[in-house]
Amino acid sequence: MTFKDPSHQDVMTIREMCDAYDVTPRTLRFYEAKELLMPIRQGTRRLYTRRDRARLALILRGKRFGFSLEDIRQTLDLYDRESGNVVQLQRTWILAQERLEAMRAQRAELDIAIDELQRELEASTPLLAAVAKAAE
Amino acid sequence: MTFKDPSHQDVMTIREMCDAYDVTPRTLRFYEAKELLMPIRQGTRRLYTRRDRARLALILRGKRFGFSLEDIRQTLDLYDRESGNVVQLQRTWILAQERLEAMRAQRAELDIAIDELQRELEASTPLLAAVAKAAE
DNA sequence: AGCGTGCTTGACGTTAAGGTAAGCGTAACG
DNA sequence: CGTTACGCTTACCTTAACGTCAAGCACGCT
Repeated sequence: MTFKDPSHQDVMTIREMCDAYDVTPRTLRFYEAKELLMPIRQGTRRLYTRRDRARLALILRGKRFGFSLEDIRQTLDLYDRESGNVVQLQRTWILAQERLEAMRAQRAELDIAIDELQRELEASTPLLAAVAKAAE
Repeated sequence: MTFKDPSHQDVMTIREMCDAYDVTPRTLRFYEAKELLMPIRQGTRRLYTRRDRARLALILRGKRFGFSLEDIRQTLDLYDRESGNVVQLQRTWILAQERLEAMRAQRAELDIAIDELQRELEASTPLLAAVAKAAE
């Protein structure tokens, strides 16, 4: 029968992860040291599960928005169920709430900046064209 | 006559700048070293003009979006007229164009992330409430 | 003349997020 | 059985963006 190779049951090696997410091994080990990922070990080797992959995706996205790894680590737990005690869970919830607000604010400001830069570009386009023609 | 004090003609000291924009002197000097600002000198002291203030505002906003100072420096010139030769101007224009694209992409992703986090928060709210009640 | 206050330069420290290199283990390949 | 490939750890290096601290001008006041 050609079922899934059971030795490969839904986990990935570090190389596969790197190729899939375009990061280096160093980065994955670093995230692990910072307790953002906790791959299982088979002997000494790391094996990344579905959960690790989900977390990595969230981490990378968080980074793209300029959040620090520490910031990210603290919100990450919200995406896992059953994490810790009630107080900790509430704290996480509040943090996430704040993060959401921050993102909304960022989005608003981004809108303005986009608008402004666009106007600036449009305004300078004819000038640029004129100068380019004059230089010919 | 109580016109504007001519000795203060629209320029600010470093302290005033710091208070107005909530940055440290070190930061302003650092930006100057990196050629993002060029305040005029009155003896050894720095005096910041209208133009410097406009640039600083742009710098700070750029930073909030996660752009590096070097990135920012390169686009900044677009907001000034009469900057350099044609080739340089074209290069700046292209850079700005790319930056605009980057910002649009960032906004799109940000929208998704906001949505996702919001859903996650909404989904976990009842759970949190239940747990909190059970712990009482 | 002395003093305090603000500003200056310069040098060194710090933090985040990795890069890079050295040395070892092991597993598969030919 | 040697070597090639991949993985592991440890340790040091790097860059950006400032912080911090020292030492020295330049005033305005008394």
